Amino acid sequence: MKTINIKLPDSTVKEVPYGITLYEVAGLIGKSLQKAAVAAELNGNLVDLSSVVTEDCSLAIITFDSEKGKEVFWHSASHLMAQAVKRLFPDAKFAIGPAIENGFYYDIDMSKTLTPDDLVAIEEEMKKITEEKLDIKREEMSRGEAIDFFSSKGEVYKVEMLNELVVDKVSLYRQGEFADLCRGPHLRNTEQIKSFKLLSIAGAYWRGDEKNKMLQRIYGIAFPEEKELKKYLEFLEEVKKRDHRKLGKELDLFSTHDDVGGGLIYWHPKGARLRTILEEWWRKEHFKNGYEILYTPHIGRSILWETSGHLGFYKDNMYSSMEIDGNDYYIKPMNCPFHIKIYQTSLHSYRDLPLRWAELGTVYRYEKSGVLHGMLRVRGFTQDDAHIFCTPEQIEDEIKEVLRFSLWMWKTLGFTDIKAYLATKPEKSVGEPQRWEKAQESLRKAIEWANLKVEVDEGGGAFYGPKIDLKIRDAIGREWQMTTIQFDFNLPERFDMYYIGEDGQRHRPFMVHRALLGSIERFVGILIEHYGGKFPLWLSPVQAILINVSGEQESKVKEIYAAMIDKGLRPQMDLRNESVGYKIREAVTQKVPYICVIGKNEAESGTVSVRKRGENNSVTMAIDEFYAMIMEDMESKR
RNA sequence: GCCCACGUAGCUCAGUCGGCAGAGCAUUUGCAUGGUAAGCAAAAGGUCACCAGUUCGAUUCUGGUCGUGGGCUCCA
Repeated sequence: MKTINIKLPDSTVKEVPYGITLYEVAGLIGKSLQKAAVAAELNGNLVDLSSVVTEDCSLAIITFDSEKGKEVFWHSASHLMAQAVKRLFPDAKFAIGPAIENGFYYDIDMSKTLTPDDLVAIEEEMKKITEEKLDIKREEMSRGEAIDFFSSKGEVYKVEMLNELVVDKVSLYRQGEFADLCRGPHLRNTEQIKSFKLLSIAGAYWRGDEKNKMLQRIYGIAFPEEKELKKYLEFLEEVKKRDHRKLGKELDLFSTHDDVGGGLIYWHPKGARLRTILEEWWRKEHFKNGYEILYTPHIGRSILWETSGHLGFYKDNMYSSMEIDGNDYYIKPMNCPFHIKIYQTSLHSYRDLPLRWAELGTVYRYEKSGVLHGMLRVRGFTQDDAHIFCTPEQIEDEIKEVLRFSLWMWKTLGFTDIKAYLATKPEKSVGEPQRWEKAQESLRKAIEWANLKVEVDEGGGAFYGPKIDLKIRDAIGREWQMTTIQFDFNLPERFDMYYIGEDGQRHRPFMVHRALLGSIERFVGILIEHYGGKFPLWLSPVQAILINVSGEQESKVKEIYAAMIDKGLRPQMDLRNESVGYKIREAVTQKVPYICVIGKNEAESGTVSVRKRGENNSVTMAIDEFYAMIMEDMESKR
């Protein structure tokens, strides 16, 4: 019998009979692997397990545990959902149904508008289909045949996609009575999808274009095992619990007032305290790291925005003008033109550079009402902006320095999992190619130097310059784009900026925009979710609540309070005529780091009974010992 | 802006298949002076988002407006 050799990922070679399926090969490697297999990578190509091997090859069995495995699994789950929808609503027409980062969706065009109850019915039908154990089979046909096939079924979206494909041959996957156009690969059988849940219904435009028809999108999630689904649903609960809008209200940090304008943040005393702590720290560190700090106006005349080009390419995001003495003024969507005006108040020598000018600049940008979201998506926000003006010789060090500063800042704030995204020159761009080259080189080198994980988006930069974005991962694994370091070849040209070089000639400076936290509003929103409202002591608006047991200790509590204020700490007293239990409970729900109870015993012995956040017991210690402990937490930024 | 859902006391939410509007917490007052997650009681608190329409009667049904939430697009 003819045999062939298969090379496995661990470099071992397996000899197998000619023409067996990859599913059978998986079985030869191990029974549990066979069971967990969702697809295979054959000579580097992702294929179905039903594929047969007819020549020597390298092979990796893909399971749900890998990114690729999840994609295949969720994609098959979306087909499963589509089949169930088609059974329940025969007039449903399908658009696209891909796997996404967390699960899958399918965009569907149908006469009935779906309700949450329908999702339950669809889930039940999906369950039935998995119990029917339908084989999922790949079929190939010519593009013309496929067009005829889907036309006959009234699948207009599939036909539209087929008409745009440039290939001759397409594949389609069939399970029972259902067939869908798909590149694949897919699971072998519907029974492999053991547990799933349909999560939400949303509107989505066909091809994401608001000129097109709005389709109904169903989002779902699926797993090979029930317990994984349970874990995921618990994760969603955790996300809900940490929602900064919910915590913002519970901890009395901020509010928004749609009656007087959505997307605008009102900082309550505790939120404002947190913001003040952050900003004071931010300023101190900027001075320490070679920056100067600027303040610039909130509005500027139209001529400024014409020169900067914002009235050309950014007008849609700017609010309409206001007339002052017959001139049009615009509220600023960015700080950069103002910083440039300051640059131009004097002639700069190469000896003056680099200039690092930072500003906590509040800007206003128009955002469509539907996208506003708590503090994360607003219409008025404060950028922790800075502009660096430097010579070509300096940019490499400058970029490294910005990156180092940023990474240090994230670490201090409690974020350590960081990834870089480099976006390079797009086809349409301004600025000389050599300058782009030099800028991109400096960005690449800085990333390499910082030893960061990086993803490169070739051609993904803005027309005016390349950039690095940093994405940070929060405590529950979500990624947020925060720091951005962006070159600008446009504004120095438009404003005709220059410095005098060593040669006595005029030279164009390099200009870099950078925001480390992004915006204060958005960052605080993320900080709330990252810590779930349990801020480390140095950021906590209230660090300790002082509780008296009875009226007799009132003066003692006031004395401790005054001493802590004097040390620059942030205590709060609770002298209300309530039970100790009651006051403790409230302090716990407020997530205050330390709860101090002062009763008769403590008052007499000069101690406090300290209960640390997250602990159910309390420790009695000398007052000075407590001060020392809290000062140390403050110092070490824990 | 568009699709779907939602909008009831300061907060969290019941409820009314069309007939005087409900709870818990918070607030105020009284009693209780209390030792580590809610002491007892009373009072007060609402044009049921807004504007029309249908109806003897609308918080409830219909239409519209505004807002919120989940998405689509864009981004800090």
